[in-house]
Amino acid sequence: MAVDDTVTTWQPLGQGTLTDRIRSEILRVLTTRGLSPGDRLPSERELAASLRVSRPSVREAVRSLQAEGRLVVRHGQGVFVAEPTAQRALRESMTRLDHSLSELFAMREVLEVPAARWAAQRQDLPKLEAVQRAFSDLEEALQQEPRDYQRLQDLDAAFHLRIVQAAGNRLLEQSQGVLNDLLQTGLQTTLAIEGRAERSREEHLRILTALLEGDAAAAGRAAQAHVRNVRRAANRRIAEASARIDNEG
Amino acid sequence: MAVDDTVTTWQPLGQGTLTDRIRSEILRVLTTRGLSPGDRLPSERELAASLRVSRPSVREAVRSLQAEGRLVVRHGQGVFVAEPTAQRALRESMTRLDHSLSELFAMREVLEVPAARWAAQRQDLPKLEAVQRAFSDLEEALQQEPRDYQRLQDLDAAFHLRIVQAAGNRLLEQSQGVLNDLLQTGLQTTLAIEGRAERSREEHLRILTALLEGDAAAAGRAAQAHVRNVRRAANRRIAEASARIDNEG
DNA sequence: TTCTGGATAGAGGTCTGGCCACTATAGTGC
DNA sequence: GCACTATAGTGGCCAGACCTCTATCCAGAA
Repeated sequence: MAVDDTVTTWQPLGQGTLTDRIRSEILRVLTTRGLSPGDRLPSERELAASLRVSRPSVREAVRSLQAEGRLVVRHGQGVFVAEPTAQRALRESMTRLDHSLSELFAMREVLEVPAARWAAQRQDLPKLEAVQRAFSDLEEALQQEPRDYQRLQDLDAAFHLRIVQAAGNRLLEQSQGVLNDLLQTGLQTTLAIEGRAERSREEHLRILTALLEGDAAAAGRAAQAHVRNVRRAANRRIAEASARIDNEG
Repeated sequence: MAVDDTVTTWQPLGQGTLTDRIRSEILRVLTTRGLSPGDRLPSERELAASLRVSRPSVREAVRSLQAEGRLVVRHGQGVFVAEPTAQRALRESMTRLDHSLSELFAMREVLEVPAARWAAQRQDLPKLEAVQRAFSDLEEALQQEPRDYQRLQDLDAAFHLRIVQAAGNRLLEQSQGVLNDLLQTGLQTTLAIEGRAERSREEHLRILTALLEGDAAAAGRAAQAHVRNVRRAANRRIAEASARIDNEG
């Protein structure tokens, strides 16, 4: 017999189902030929003919891209490249639909309060120094004008992540990581609210101090207070936004 | 001309394309019948027949739900309810590393104590009845001889899962689900330990009573005590096992 | 000229019915 | 007891047909 003729040896065509390959081919053309939002794609029949596949397969691929907000299909007209804003709105509505804000913040409290307590107890000095560095970075970024709120949000998340890392429970750390992602994608930063950044700094400092002093109870209390304040700020921001919409409408 | 015949005036029929209507029908069934991740849907042919539509239309609807991450399609097996993205991310990051027992149980305490408190506060009666049913199932299985410890472990996990479901935080529920799986795969049940099953039953009863009475503090305390007792039992079991190995080796 | 209405071309929407490929499982044979 | 082999049920893919919708053009009416 011949040598090992496993799949890995030669796989000329892309892998996966045909529909998936059509998907990526459409995406490739989209990026390669630099089609912009609003541009029309070839008709389903043309696509099927030029890709040498059946129309149902093309339709399934288009459907899935439509569900992701990358394409828009208009009956009687054709298939078009979607507006990126529509794509973003779709993603946000999906993530926000899945987890309401109150659930996210409740979860944050569940994770961060014990994390602070344990971090204070363990006194893992290298990890605590990392927390301190994260605090310094945040403070430094806070004093720069104009403020880069995207960067501030990242640094804020990093500060809290350092704390769970100092808590020494990898499960807790992973959970916090996922939660951070959800919060970042589904929520604008609250640090842009007037005066919030300064108060947030004080609350962070209080947590940090308790950690360094090894006062577990105080660390837990400070973390809890911080989460609740951020939640309040987020709620206020949302209330203001909806009020603005009411006025403008 | 007639009066203002805008689109908003009358639109009696179900709106949207057929595929879109199939989509929402599938989603409706998903939520209404409370299907959980991993559950199988009827086959494409069955769905098409019962909805009185063609299979291609069903396939397109399924494709789009798949693209949104709500369904998973497996060739030769069927269509299944997907895990929420957050849960999937958690599982992927958590199953990578092996975790020490203490981490697992610490995490369990972090999740289950607030879950019990919230469940007692919310008083979501249907969900609390589900907790009670889970308790009854567990009790019933406990009285059968010989004991089926695999089944007991499943029912035990189900009991705790019902509690987080009654707590009304989906993120908490998803985290607990992942944690349950980790515990089940990585740890033999402690219920086989002499007398442990009976004591576990008492602890469960104490949690259940507090839930039904709406006593959040007591529910939290009972949950905490239970987790700590299970942890102790697990540690003892491991100590005995290693001692036996020492003797035999 | 301006407007209306019908005809038309080409797009997506849907269906029928068939065949192939994959997966699990119940038997079958060793 | 174990490996192997049907087999049934699943999704994957196809061809070809017909329907509905949209935009456009153009002839005829106002």
